[in-house]
Amino acid sequence: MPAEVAPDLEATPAPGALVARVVPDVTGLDRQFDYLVPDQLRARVGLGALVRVSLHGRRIGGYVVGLGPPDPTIATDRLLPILKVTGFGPGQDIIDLARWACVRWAGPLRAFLVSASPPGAVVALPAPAHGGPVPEPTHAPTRRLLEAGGGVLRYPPATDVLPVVLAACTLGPALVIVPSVAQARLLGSRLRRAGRSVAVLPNEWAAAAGGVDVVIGARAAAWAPCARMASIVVIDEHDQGLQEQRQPTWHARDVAAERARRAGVPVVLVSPCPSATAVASVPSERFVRPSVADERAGWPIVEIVDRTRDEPWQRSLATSALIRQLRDPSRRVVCVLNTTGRARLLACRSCKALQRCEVCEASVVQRDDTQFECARCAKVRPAVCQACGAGAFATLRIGVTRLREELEAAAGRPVVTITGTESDLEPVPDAGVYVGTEAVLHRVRQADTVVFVDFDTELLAPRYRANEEAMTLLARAARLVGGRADGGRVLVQTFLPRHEVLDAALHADPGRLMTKELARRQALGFPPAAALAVVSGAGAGDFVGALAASGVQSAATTDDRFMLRASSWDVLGQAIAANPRPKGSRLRIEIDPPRL
DNA sequence: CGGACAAGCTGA
DNA sequence: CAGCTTGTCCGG
Repeated sequence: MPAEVAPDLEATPAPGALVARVVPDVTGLDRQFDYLVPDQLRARVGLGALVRVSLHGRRIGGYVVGLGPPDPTIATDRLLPILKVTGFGPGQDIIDLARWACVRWAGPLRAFLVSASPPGAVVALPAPAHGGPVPEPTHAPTRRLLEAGGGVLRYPPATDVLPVVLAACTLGPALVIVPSVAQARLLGSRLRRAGRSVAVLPNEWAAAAGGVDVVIGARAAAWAPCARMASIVVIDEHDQGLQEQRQPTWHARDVAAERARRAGVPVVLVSPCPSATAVASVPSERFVRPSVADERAGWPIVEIVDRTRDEPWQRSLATSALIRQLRDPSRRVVCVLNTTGRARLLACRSCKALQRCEVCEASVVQRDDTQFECARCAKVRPAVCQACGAGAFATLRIGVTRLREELEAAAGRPVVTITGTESDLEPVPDAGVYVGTEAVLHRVRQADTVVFVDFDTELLAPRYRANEEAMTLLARAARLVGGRADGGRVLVQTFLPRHEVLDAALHADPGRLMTKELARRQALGFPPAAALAVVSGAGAGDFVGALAASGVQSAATTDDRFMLRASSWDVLGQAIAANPRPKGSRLRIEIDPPRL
């Protein structure tokens, strides 16, 4: 090319050219690429802008995570221009938080940026909108925690959390995280009625970035913009809905805590039964619990049905205590039967094929995670769909169906089945008695009695968090039936009547469980006393072997999975991030997997 | 991820 | 050797 030819402005950057580092919005491509910022787009390409670029010949979306002069190691004539600015995206603070989360949960940056982005293009931010001053007096325990720099607030299940959020509002804009979008909408509209300006995530991302009194949403709200954020409140901190179940398995509580620390604002974790993680994260003076009287009033009466002695016919799930509740027509009764672990009838999640025995065609029973067993002829086969080869199955609740018939006969009134298979949007039919899996506790709004038909599947679940999760179920039931003043009653049928979870619920004091639980976690090396991860997939063995040098213990489990244990999440995350992945490996790394 | 391209297999 | 599958590499 003759030197006299005028350089192509896009291909040969002038001195002072601006280059954007872009994370492509493409799954499975955990890399960043540099692009030229054309002069006419300079004003609109800020950190966090969502842009369109050309990569490998195709037009893709991307996140601007860095801006600066050209990188001298990359030939400038290779740089392509940013093609278009789509709109606003996560700001500098959130990008930095996402970089931290990449190490903490061993995930690609893109996964976190997606959670932090608006659902549609945001081309302009609205002006800040604020309500009038918060009327005093506000919730004293919350104020005390906020002034102490944040902490854990134990709050009885049948108690309204609105005063907690309003108290946080007195400091300035509050970011509020709840376990579900439905709860966010509900609490959001109540806050509006209380005179606060509110942005409910994910839809009102732009308003949140513009500035409101309260930004509220489900777990992804941990990544939401919140202009001039003055505090973070996590409601029902114990709820499993706050952890992402796909990888990376980040937890909104932990993201919120780190975000608050970086922003220098207090975070308040609110729960009727705070998790071991929450309790261990604060010194005792920043753990606030209600008075014994208030806490007792906020829990319903818990009645233990001791199946080892109360019934001569111990096999039946319909105990006389349960039948008494069913036969009282003034009471709305919700019966919970969790069949997790031993499903009676299974269908493939991908192709919906019912899983049958290859020999006699009877339905198969799930024996464990890897094997099916024929209910008729006991023939065993791997837990793989015989129609399409997939390995994930939906449990069709024949157990619940049969229980429904049994209870209906005993109750003398209609009994409605609720399981997790229906859509959440479908209205729940009005009935006096419901029976279902755990989903019934989420779908029925109010009840007089909740019966855990067989609570031992929860108490004996082979997961290190089983106790915590069992307590969570009791708290949810308590919310359904209200406090003891409202006549709320929770019936628990069990062969373990002295179990410490039941003891804590009986005394309306979750602390009785947590003291023992923390000691046990310490002794056994489970979180929060240690950090755990599970690594699987091709190359997992090689990868795990190289980690031993950086203070991470590993142990092979069944199949090709490995369990990692380190002294802290930091040590674990740093070691995984620093350890090169064997080439050709397809690792699946789950940090503190929800079901371990 | 998804396309480009190379190496490997098959059939006439 | 065309036509197809399978695997590996790479993107600014």
